Amino acid sequence: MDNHLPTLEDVAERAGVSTATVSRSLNAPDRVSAHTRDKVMAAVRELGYAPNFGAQALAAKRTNTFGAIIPTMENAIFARGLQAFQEELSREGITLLVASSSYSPELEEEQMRALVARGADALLLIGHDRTPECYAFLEHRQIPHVVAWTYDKTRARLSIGFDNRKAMKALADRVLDLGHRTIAMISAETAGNDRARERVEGVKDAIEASGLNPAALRLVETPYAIANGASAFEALMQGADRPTAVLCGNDVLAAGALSMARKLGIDVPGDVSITGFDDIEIAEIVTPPLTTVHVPHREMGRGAARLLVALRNGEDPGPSVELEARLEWRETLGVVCG
Amino acid sequence: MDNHLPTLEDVAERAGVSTATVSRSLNAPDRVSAHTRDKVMAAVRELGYAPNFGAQALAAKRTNTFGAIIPTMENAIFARGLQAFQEELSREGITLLVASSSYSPELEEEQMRALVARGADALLLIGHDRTPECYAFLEHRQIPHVVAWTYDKTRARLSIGFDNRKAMKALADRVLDLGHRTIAMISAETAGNDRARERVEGVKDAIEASGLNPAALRLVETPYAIANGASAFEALMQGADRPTAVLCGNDVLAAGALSMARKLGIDVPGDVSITGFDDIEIAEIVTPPLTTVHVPHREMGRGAARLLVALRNGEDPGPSVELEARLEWRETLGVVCG
DNA sequence: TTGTAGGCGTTATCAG
DNA sequence: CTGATAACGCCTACAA
Repeated sequence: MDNHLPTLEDVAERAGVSTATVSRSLNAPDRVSAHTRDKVMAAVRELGYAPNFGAQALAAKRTNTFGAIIPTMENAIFARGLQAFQEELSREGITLLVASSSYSPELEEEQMRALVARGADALLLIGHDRTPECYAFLEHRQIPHVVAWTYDKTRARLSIGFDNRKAMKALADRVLDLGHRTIAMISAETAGNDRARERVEGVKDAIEASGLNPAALRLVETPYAIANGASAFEALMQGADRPTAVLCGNDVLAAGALSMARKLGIDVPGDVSITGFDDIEIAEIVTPPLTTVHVPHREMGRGAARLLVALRNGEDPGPSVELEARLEWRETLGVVCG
Repeated sequence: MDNHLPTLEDVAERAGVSTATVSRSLNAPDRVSAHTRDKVMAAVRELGYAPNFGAQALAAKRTNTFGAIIPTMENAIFARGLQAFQEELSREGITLLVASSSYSPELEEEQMRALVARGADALLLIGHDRTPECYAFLEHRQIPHVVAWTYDKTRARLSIGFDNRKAMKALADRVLDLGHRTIAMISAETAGNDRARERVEGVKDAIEASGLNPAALRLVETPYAIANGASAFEALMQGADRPTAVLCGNDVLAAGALSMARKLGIDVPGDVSITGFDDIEIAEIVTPPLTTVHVPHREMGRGAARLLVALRNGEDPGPSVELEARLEWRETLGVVCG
């Protein structure tokens, strides 16, 4: 059996009109008389017609597909924001393609090319750090794009997010207020990750503002994983001069630290305070619930979608938008012990 | 500036050959002389040429793109499997498009159409339950597809996964062995979700096998979310005849139950045992660590990719494959109290 | 081994 | 409001 899928022409023939009219009925219904439109739609339904994407893309030079490149799909940091992004896009009839760069700059470029080759009209990017090649590619192909998960007024590129440094400083201020003086930080790797870097700077800002020496901050960098948070915490607790507070660059590392504390019989926040960042789901269900920085995931996703749609449509998206991240006070942060 | 992207023709001109030769150099290098190929490749590089996806798809009737429709991106159940799926595909030069149906049958059909319209050559589907329209569409368009996350020998459709019912029965057997007699279950909604349903049946199987009445199982169904697991657990603990064991259909619900137990001052597993299913990351970091069923996520993803590639290539993928899910013994399951 | 030319299914321009 | 018709960029017989 010759499985010939119905084409525009088949529909046109069946409806007794031209292919142009069918196309218009589908894409610009108001430019066609109601009567004709009904005839066409009926034919479409009877034939089970669906447009051929390749042909459509070829002719229209537009795919109605956006791409997003996120550092990882393996945990939930980007999930909620992405969900909101996608919901907003689907409202516009746009399909979302997602690719993961696994926190690798080289891979990011590759994924970028893949998405664009697949016809992505616009891209959602996470953070400002990426290779010059990536930016050159975006420039060269004139790909509309927006940077999310960070807001940095010093950068010209269109972005939507929050000020990671400021948010982390606010948290650290609070920690210092509580009397903590020996502070450690477990951060995601800062190379190629401006968000992680900004958070570290935020902690240093707070330390400095309180009159202490920021160089005294004990900092350990480790890749993004629960197990790594655990071993980093263990290492930190090894030394003689134990910190009374361990600030983590994100909730995943904090969850690892917390589980290690439990394993070591260290009471949180009795013996040591632990904080996270992001406020993803695990922050709530961990024991005790994690004090962290709440990030406006959904708002960010939705806003990014709107900016990108405007860009793609050649409209003025307006300036970058700064969202607020706020302290989510739960139970792992307490006054300094002893 | 007229941003004209280089086309095959531009490359051909530059290399001093025909477009056909350029195309061949790219897609079938061995059908071209080494000398010519080098010339062409040089031109490709100099011009920064990249094929136009739409045109390619239109002409070749193949996109080298597979699609996956998962019920949700909001939590990690499918993340690990999908990651493995995608890694295997990229080894074959295939790009993965992911769409989420939000556990809605209607949306699934829509996403299916979108992915196929976008040129997906083949689809990864989760579970057997879906509307007749979905299956009709797959049949009609002859879309290669494979069902994952479940194995059911009674179904003809190609699938890869584990026997949800058997796995859950094994867990429940263990619970009964431990002396539990008043058992409750918190399940994801079973309508349109064969995996959830099978898990419930598995528990009933075990109860029946132990000589008790499966109708006595106290069952509460609720959508997939931590908060729902918590409130379901609270409701269950309300009544007079408290269960001594609460089996949850997945780790997310179990995590919710666990956190509620803590809030209510109910000791786990001292007062009541709680179990999960899936063995996602949170199962390990929750307090106490969750006894659950370990699912072979990566193996499933990789296997699904291989089946699908074979199908798409017109090769014989062989029969459906059954993987093993095994009990992951941790701390939330104990002998019956009192 | 290489080139020629027709066709893939839509959109968009321009008359009517 | 509708209908021809020319792109769109690439692939692939078929011929040379």
